[in-house]
Order: sequence, then C-alpha cells, then structure tokens
Amino acid sequence: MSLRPLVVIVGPTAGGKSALGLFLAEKLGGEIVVCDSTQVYRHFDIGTAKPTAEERKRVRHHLLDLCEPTEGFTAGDYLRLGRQALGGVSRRGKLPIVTAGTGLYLRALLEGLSPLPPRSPELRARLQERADRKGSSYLHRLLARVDPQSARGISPQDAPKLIRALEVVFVARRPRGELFREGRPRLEGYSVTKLGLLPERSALYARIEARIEQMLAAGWLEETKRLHERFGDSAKPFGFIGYKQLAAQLRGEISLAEAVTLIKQETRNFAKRQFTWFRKEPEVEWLAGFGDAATLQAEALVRLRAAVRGS
RNA sequence: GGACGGGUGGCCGAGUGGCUAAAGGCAGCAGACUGUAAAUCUGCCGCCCCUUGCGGGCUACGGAGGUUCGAAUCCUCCCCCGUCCA
Repeated sequence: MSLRPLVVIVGPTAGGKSALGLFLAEKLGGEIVVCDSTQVYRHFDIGTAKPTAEERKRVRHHLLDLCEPTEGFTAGDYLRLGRQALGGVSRRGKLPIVTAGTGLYLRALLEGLSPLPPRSPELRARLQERADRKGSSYLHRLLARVDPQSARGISPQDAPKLIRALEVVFVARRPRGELFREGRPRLEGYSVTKLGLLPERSALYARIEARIEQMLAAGWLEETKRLHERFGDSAKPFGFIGYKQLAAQLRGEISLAEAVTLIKQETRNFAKRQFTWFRKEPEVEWLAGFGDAATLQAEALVRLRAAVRGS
C-alpha cells in the first residue's frame, strides 16, 4: 500500500513557520493545515498572527476560524477536524503541510488521544468551585483517593490538570492510566516528514519583540478594543498572551507600556516552552535558523524532495 | 555649603549583630504536560571542588579602615544617588 506524503513544520512563535509553509506549498503543490490553538478563533486576527488574506489567496489554508470566541475548542476537536482536513488535501492530490505551534494539538493529530471522556462542564464547575473554596490541594487529596497513580504525577498546585484527572475518573468510572493503556488512534496512511525550525535563541527573542511592535502598528489595540466590547471579557481568547494584557489595559489596570512589556516577556517564555515541547518530538529534522531565510528554505526543499520521492 | 533619606546577588526588593549565600518577586535556564495548552505546573538559579552530602572551600551586601568571639547589620572617613534648606 502506498503512503501519502505529509509534511509537518514545528517551531517557536515568530520562528517563520508560516513563511516556510507558504514557500514549500508553492514549490511542491501543497496546502497548509494550521495547527495553532489560537488561530481557530474567528475575529482574533492580528494578535494570533493569522495568515493574511493575500497569503490565503496564494495557498489554501485549513483549520483557521473554526469557532466563535465565546465557544470552546479542544484538542479533541482539533484531532477530528485536523484529520478530515488532511484527508481532503490528499484527496485533491495536494501535499498537506502542517504548520504547528501548538504541541498538544500536533500530538493529538499525529498520535491521537486515548478514549477519555470529553469535558463535562457541570462536573468541572463543581470541582473548580471546591478548588476556589478549599484550595487545589483539596483536589489533590481527592484524586489521591480515587486515582492514586494519577495523583502522583500531578502537582497539588496544578488545578487544571487535577480537575481533568478527576473529571476522567468520575465520568469514566475508571482511572486515567487504565484508559491510557487502551492506546491512542495514531494517524495512519501517511508518510510523515517533520522539519523543525531552530533559530538562535536571542535572535528569536529580538524578532518576537519586533513582531509585537508590528502587530501594534497594524492596529492590534483597536482590534482588541472592538472585540472586547463585542464579546466581553470572558471570551476565551482574552486569556491568550497579548489579548490578555491589552484587555487589562482597556480595563485601566495597567498602562499600554506595561502591557507591551508583559506581552514581550510572556511571548518569550512561551517560545521557550515550545522549544521544550518540540525538542522531544520524535524524528524531527532540525534546521538552524528562521523559516523565511532563503538558505533554510532551500535546505528544507532538498530534504523534502528526497523524502517525498522516497515514499 | 547644610539637613535628612538611600546605595543588597542580572534587575526590583526584604533584611538592623550570630539561626544569612542572604526572604520574596522578575528575568534567565532546565523540565512536565492525552480534551481550556499562547493554558497550567515543577526544579535550578554567586563561584569552585568532591567520596553528590542536611559535604568542603572561596567570594559577596558602594569603598577603605575599625569595634566584636562573630557585621549586610555598630563606629570613622571617603565616593555616589534622591529630596529638602541655603
């Protein structure tokens, strides 16, 4: 049986994934499948660095603007829609190119998710309420009783993970570990080539700051203001880096200068976490530099031609 | 010129004689993370050594001296910074 080729580009924010993706898509007849947990939200365009209309005209993009800011979106949703998108691209005879900034979503797409129960809003609300009242260590003690193995692996301070673990045990009536052992539905039928962007750390940090300035110059604050009035503070994307600080500025809690400083700092921290995640991603061919550099693009093309021909 | 206030590890900042390599925060680094993941959490964080241990040595709280068994903490002089009075 023949495997369909699939290209994945991983790398930190502002590392040039989109630029490399566009380049490769145009050279190889590809379409881009975005793997980014923030770009699935409609209307939040500038601060999530969504591909522009012009770029989308050049190359077809998938998995952007999938839901309203007031709705929820999860790794499970991404898994299903992502695989559909991949299938569609391949069926059209095009090369799917996944540009991935969100490690969890990429793992869900490639490795699948074990058959854990989906979110249960009522149960979560109850658990959250208890955490607020008694502290997250209360949840940890609770988890230690119903699923000691999971409790050992989660910090008593980590309320979100404790809540998810408890949710799983209470809904499935089985501990997580048992469900994990049932395996996860990996993506089948593709020959995957993974390219990783590895720009020099301080150069990346400088570029992050420059990009944030560009976003502001492009009207990011105005966009935030408009969306804040329209969707309210509780919309999910106001929890994302950038929109969070700009919203705080709109509420008068911090100055614009403070917001910008914070955005730059937190984006650097985020980029570092992405490095940590992708570093252990298996079988990545790492390329030193930024994705918009001509030499790196040429190198990527060479490697892909070899890989795509080989499949 | 005078009067106060202040100079602490990359930054902010606590500490007024021993329990202090010095709280806490930030930055930085390393890591975890199977359904909110641009989220959430963990560890390290003066230097050197080793038998890697609640181990040893060195350096450190503007500078130089001094008091003391012992000083970031007290005294003297000096150098900077801030505010106020001339």
